[in-house]
Amino acid sequence: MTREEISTAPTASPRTKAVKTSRYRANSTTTTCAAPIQIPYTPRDPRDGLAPYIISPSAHPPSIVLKETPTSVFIRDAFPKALVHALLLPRDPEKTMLHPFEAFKDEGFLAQVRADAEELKGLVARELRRKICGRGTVAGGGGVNWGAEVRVGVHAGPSMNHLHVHVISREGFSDRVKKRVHYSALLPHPDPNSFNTAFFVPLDELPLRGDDPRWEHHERARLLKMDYTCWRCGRGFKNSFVGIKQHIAEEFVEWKKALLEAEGGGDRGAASSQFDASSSSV
Amino acid sequence: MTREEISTAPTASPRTKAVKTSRYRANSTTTTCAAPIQIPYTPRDPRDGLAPYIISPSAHPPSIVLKETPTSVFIRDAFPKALVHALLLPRDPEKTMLHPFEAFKDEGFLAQVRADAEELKGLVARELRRKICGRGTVAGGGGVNWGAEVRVGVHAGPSMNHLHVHVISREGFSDRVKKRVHYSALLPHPDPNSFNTAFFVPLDELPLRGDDPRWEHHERARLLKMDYTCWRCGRGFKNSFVGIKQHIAEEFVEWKKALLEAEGGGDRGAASSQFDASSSSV
DNA sequence: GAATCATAAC
DNA sequence: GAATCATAAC
Repeated sequence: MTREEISTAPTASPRTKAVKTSRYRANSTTTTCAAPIQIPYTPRDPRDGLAPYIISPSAHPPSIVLKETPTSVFIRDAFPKALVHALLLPRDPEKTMLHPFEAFKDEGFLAQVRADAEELKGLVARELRRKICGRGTVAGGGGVNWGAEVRVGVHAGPSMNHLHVHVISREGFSDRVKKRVHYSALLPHPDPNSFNTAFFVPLDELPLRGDDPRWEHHERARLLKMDYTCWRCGRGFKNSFVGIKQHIAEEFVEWKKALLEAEGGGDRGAASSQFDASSSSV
Repeated sequence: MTREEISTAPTASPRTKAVKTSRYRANSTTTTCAAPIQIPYTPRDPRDGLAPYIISPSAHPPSIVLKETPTSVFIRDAFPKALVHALLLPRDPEKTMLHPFEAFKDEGFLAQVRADAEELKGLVARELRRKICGRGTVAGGGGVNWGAEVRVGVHAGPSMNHLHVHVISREGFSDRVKKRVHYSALLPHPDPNSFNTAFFVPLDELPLRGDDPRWEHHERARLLKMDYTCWRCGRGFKNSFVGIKQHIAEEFVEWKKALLEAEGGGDRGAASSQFDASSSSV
């Protein structure tokens, strides 16, 4: 959120752009040796925390790096903001330091990332199904389109320096959701007057139109401060973080239940928990 | 935690003490009419939030006020710091504004509160069993001493003005546990060198000896800043709130499982939740 | 970005 | 006491 405003002017060639952008920091340690991938990266800077996965995916355990493709690295988000939350990291060193709105002006690049994102979306959808229905084979199951429960997109104002695409289950239930921006950045803002006005920008809505207000820092800041609304029922919670958080927990239970029933299977009552029961006698 | 240090000097008679103590505030609205119970109470002061339950228990729904006895009111804690968390509010107007260490110098009063606390402990233990084992009758159940999972005591430095005793399940798992003092105030500090050095003081350890360091504000402040340790396994977490919080969540699962098994019954797999599964494939 | 700590205003 | 907001230091 503290990243500087990016220019909306047409960019120079990607290679020169990477060093001209405000996102290229003076103290970055661009290596000049023949390393496989050269990207700006300051090891101690937490905003550069995604770089190691791009530079050397194989240095990380498979529990974190889910897969490498020729063009992308798939990882788990270290602080998942939903039941399943993965990131797609494009490997292209010409793109990795660009703001997503800039990077995805390149329609060829966008098409490639979309293809990779489809693959990651499949993995995330499968994991989501497993978490909700359990590992067992579901006799007569398959009634749910699990991909429809997964959102794919970028933040209008990313806080991590390297280009990444979120692939995340849409319920937003996680104990890592601790403050306003965590909801604001991931949940859509139902707004009858303006369809696209959300901080989370689906990959399908890119490239962003030149006149989209989200090019402006001011509009992005505004989106992060809007009243909370529930992604599922649209109910509003004004400025109450505790209120929306409690409600999201309740919707989580209902959402799981509905999916489990719709799937037509499930094992061992995986989604039930007595702890969630609302009534009690003491 | 911001309450002033209380005097350790012998108190005057209880009736005069109530107005001499530093806890009696100048703007309190002690009623002078023939109201059933007269206690200092400023309606808008959040630290006086327990007073309404003492003054008029019947004005509150049974979901909040669990029971009245001639000497106490039992309520649910509005911000439970564990699976089950109730409060015992002594009704005696001569005691309600005293610090618990002062109030429980009176051994007759202490004996009465202990008797009431035993009753509330039974209710809490029953509710705990229900939450972990479910509502159904448990064939062959009864292997667990549920009362042993419930702690009864006071805070060395209460933040609410009216005398109250916590009756709380000991696992400390709740989404209302959000900061250091929430753990520090409720979890014991396993300390091989000093048995009683905890901010939570069991009713069984009262009256406090005159030389107990917890009479001093300095010692109470120290207890709230000690490193985190797990109530169940004793593992230490230094100053990491997130670390202890995550661990407590894991111990919660194990604790439930162990109790459910020990009870020798349980229904509908009440304590299981696929969401708690540790491994995953994406 | 996470996490600890401090601070109004209730 | 809860809750929102702001702020270092990583």
